[in-house]
Amino acid sequence: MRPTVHDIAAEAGVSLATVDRVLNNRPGVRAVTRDKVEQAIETLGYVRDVAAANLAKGRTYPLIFIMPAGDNSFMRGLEAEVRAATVRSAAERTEITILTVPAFNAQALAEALAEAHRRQPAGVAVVAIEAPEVTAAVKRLRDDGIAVVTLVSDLPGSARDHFAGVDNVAAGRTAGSLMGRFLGNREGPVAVLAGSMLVRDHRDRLEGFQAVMRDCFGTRALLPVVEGQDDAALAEKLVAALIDAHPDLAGIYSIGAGNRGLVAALEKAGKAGTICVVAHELTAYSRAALLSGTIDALLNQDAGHEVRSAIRVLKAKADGLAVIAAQERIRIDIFLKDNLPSGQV
Amino acid sequence: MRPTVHDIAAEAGVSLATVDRVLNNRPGVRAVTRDKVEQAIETLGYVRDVAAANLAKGRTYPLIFIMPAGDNSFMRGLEAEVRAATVRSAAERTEITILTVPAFNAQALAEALAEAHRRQPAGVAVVAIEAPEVTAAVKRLRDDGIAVVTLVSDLPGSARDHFAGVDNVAAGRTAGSLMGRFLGNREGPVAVLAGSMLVRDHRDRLEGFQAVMRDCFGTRALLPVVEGQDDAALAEKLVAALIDAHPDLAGIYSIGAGNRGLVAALEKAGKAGTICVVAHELTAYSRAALLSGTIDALLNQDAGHEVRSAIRVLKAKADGLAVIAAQERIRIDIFLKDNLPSGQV
DNA sequence: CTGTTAGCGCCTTCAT
DNA sequence: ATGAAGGCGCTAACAG
Repeated sequence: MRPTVHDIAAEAGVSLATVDRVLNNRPGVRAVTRDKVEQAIETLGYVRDVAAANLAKGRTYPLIFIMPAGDNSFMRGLEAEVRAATVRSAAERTEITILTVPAFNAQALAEALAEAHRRQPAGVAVVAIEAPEVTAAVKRLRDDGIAVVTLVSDLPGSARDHFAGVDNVAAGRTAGSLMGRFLGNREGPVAVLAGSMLVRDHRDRLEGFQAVMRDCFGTRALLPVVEGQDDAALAEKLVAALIDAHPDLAGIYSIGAGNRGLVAALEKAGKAGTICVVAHELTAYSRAALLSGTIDALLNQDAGHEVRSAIRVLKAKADGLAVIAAQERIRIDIFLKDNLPSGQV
Repeated sequence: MRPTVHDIAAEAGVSLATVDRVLNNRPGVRAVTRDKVEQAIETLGYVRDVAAANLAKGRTYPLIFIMPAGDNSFMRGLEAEVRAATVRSAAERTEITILTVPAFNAQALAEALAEAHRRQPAGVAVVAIEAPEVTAAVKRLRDDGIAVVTLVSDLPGSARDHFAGVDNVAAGRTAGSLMGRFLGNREGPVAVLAGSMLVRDHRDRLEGFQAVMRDCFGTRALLPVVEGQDDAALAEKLVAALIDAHPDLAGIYSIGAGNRGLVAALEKAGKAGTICVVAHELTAYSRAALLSGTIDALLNQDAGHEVRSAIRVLKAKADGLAVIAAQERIRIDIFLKDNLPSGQV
């Protein structure tokens, strides 16, 4: 039988309350007494039963998730994962609220953060936009003791506690590697379609992609980046224009969302399967395009993992606990049509 | 505040004990009373607090893991993950024992399963070998109400409750896709180095690989499979012979372990970076080879995920609960040198 | 500074 | 067939 607080109390010759004070390093214990208790903990090899502790505490964690609105499939999937987490709220002692804001609008995001602040949650998860007013709003939350985690897109240099998302520079590098190797010695330039340079994840991916193309496939021409605002209609127009302007276009790297438009443009131009396409995020559309051969490779971040990690970290930070970084790392999944998980999505 | 057993008891006008009987559908409750309680559960929207239930029950789960001995890095990493899980035993109410058996030895494995049976655990996780005596031993465990999960390598057609591992046919297909595309129109045959055709995972990978090479890259010659018994020294000898016999060898697909030997042979022959290599499992050796360019792509199964999933499933099955298949799916990770997680391993 | 006492939500004898 | 009472391991008032 593993030792309990009672055993420690007996071993150390003190009361339960004192043991509890030491365990939760609360004040009001003489150093000598503390030592005795810690000694007992050590010799008995005590480890606290977290479930029992939570039961006794009855603590809950009000959490707020802020994410962009719009028809971006990835973001809607992310929201679905947050909703799935609210279902588990009972077991996890969380109370999750979702706030949606217009995409790529720093002002609106800052206001949502202020609104979240008013509600006094234990923590806030936010899909960030890099802008001074957002950074400032995050700082105010942290100054008030509210934990903040950035989700999917980071806000480096801010006061946020943690970033729950992938290494987007590595993602861009991987995209570059696949593009370069898949193209081999085939002729023609490569285009890049991003969502917006306002968000850090897109900027990071671009940086990684350009670095690999430059360092490893230096002879390949890279066209200037075009920004589709993660909007399918705009993306379609832009890609159609690219195909038109560059009949020998060999590849397209799609950094953000709007893959529906990208695919439509390729198909209408009769270039599906001819131009090598590397894109991001597994959605119903991108899955179909991968299977049909219009998209050659898909880099994905698992929204479910990100949401669950964000919740774990927010709870830990709210309790002032450290997190094990390695355990919270989100991986970049690479999907070819051959290793696509059969599941839904 | 969510409702508790007390609320149900009050609402139904019965005692706590009766509510408990209904909740755990134990006998000794009149149908009318049962109905009243179920009605109350329904109207109050009660969901039981599993943590509290476990605390009260004090139930633990004795589990046995059976895995191959030897210097196979992947298997040692797997064992390390099991050991890591034993550390979490306290919180998870598990008591894990590890049994190691000689690799690729069906007789020894069957005996280990019998030994596990004698110890009467709640569940057994086993890295399987496909053989009648193993299938029979698994059946005896199941017939005795002990949950069985195959780990890494499956035993299809047996009575096992679940397989905690990747879709190895898909893994083989992915390897084929990458090999074919990376080689492009470069000349030369492709060799396959397996561990043993006795284990299902190797057979499945081979099947997937051959299918894609045949269907999508039909002009590429495939050499007959050689078996290295997951042994580095033997693998080195075999690969050296292959290189010798086929000066124009374009690619090698390494299905199993022994990558150390593979890499050594390539380096000694001065073929490192020239022959396209796709291999499995991220270990200290394969990581180094990927970074140096000797290995071009690495398919990986996350041993930690597999072990944790196996434990979750064993506990659930031991309690007679269903598992959510989608949640327990283990993914195939693809690593290029650009998306290698920076961590240890 | 330290100890006593009463729960958290659930399960389990033991009576009735 | 049903109920009362005590306890799982921990925390949180409230006393002293």
